[in-house]
Amino acid sequence: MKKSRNTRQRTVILDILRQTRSHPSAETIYQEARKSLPSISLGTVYRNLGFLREQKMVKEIRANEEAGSRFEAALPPHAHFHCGLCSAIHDIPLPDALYDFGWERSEFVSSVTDLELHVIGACADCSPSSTQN
Amino acid sequence: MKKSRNTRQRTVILDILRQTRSHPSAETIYQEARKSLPSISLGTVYRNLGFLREQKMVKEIRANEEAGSRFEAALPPHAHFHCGLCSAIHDIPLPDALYDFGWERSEFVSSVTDLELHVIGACADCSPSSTQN
DNA sequence: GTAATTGCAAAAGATTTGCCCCATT
DNA sequence: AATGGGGCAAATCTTTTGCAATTAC
Repeated sequence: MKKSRNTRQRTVILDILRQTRSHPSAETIYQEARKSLPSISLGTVYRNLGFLREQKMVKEIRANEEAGSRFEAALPPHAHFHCGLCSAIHDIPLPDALYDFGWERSEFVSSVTDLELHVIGACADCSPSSTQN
Repeated sequence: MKKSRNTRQRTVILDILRQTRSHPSAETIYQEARKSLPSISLGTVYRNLGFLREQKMVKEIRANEEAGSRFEAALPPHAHFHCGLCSAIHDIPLPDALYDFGWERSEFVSSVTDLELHVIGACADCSPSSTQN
């Protein structure tokens, strides 16, 4: 394992991700980090997100139809719900059955290491009809 | 519905996607298209991919850990298997159960329009062990 | 003829990288 | 003090866009 240092920048970035469920973009994390470290640079944010991703402490999410990536602190397996209207991403349960589905039955598949499920639709906030009036 | 013309460029691009299962990138489609239309430009490829995506004739796939998008001609619903070693993408079955899972039970989810499942792992070609020596 | 579409090149956006300085260990 | 990491800016990469010329209808 490679040596690493606990810099304030790295700590702040990881804390931001651990304290939110908003799946922020690198730019959003940067803006948030500037509140406590005004001189942090966007490059540092990217470098740390890359590092933390390698350490499996952070996950990168490539949202449907969106330009950049979004990030979240590592959590137990879950799926993502993407609202096509407001672009919000919410964590939702990942059906256990997907793990035992037997993907290896497909001729191309030798082994499976990860599953990513994106459910796209409209979120409650964007569909006011759900709760009457 | 908006007017559109059947240009040779558009036809060639759609044909390329319909004749392959390799989920090519825009750049790859461009290189392939140049074989029959040497003067086609990359911008035209992007513009047509965008148009065909709006018409739901083409789907854009944002692969895990990869820079750009990849594309495929519209087909019945299926999932994608991504080989983490060679970056190949293969079509695999999408469990029917995912449609009836009842996503709307999640408080954030109002309605669902699409599902995207990515299974990540090693493909048969990259794991020679499967078929001995 | 007319308007959609192309080719080209410039622009935009997101992410990465080189370099030199600074701070953690 | 050694060196991993930061800041800054330039570089890359992918995708988009403005515009004049072209072409499908």
